[in-house]
Amino acid sequence: MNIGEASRASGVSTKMIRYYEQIKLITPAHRTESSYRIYGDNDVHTLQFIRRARDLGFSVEQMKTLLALWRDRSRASSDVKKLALEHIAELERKAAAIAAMTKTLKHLASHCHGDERPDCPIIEGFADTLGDTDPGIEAKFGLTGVK
Amino acid sequence: MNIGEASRASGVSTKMIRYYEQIKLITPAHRTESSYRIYGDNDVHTLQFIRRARDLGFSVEQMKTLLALWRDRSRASSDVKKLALEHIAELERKAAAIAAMTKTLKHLASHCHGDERPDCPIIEGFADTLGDTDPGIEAKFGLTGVK
DNA sequence: CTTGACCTTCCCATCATTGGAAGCACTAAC
DNA sequence: GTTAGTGCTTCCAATGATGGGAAGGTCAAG
Repeated sequence: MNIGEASRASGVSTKMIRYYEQIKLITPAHRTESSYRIYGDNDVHTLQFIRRARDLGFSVEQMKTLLALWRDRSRASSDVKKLALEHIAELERKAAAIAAMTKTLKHLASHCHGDERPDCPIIEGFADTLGDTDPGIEAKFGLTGVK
Repeated sequence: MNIGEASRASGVSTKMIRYYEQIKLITPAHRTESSYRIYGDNDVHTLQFIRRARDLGFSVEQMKTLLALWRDRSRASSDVKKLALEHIAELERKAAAIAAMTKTLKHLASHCHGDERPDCPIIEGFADTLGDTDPGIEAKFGLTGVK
């Protein structure tokens, strides 16, 4: 199976498969004589594992750990659970940051007529002290962009 | 006021102030004879505006629009509200994606003993079909990393 | 033997932000 | 007046995960 087929089978783009190989998340694929990467069912299985972990928001670093735990048949389930719980906590932290932003914005928006008149509490809220020059939401949550 | 003071007064790092100038989010600061940037109260006010918008998760592009709207005294409040509501929708989309991840992970974690034994439903959930090879959470929500 | 789809590597862009290096400017103390 | 320390300048690079694209080699079908 070449990289395109492996991509389709796993749901990981060819770009990312090569990238994951480069950063050593996965072992270098075997090659044909003409340097084409070849993948077997095991490789696809690993890629699927990666895709699922990625879809759950794990970082590449975390995925490295997860893959190691996956392959280590003698690992303690508590090791995996610990990582998962930490990640859940991280996700909840982000959710709280987003909720705080949403709440503030909704509050501002609810006071805005939204008509042709120029006065707008939203933009005034940005311009005037909206909580003063305190650490700010992003500092409280360690987030700034929450992409 | 030099850039360091403006930074302290606004809560925007000096690095970012220079960056915002470079990408034309703000107008180039006046300079002293020795090329030091000088800022006045108006500039600090603008920087505070930027910081608040940023803390609410607006992108630089959106902030450009917001700043233009802020300065345009004849804008319609509906223009501002529209932008705010779009951003709220975006935030809620991200929140939903995070909630979906959290839910799945919590479900998996709840079935994991978390002891010294190796069997772990979490990692098995990653390895085995956890919803099959469908578009996946990130595709459903247009997210992959949700930083 | 050509065509088109695929593969290879390499470099660049994204977004917002931080870090650092090299060099110049200012301030305070001696 | 020199020196130490801090702060400013510009420039370049890295982050993390991903996509885009160019230039060139390979493969299968017609």
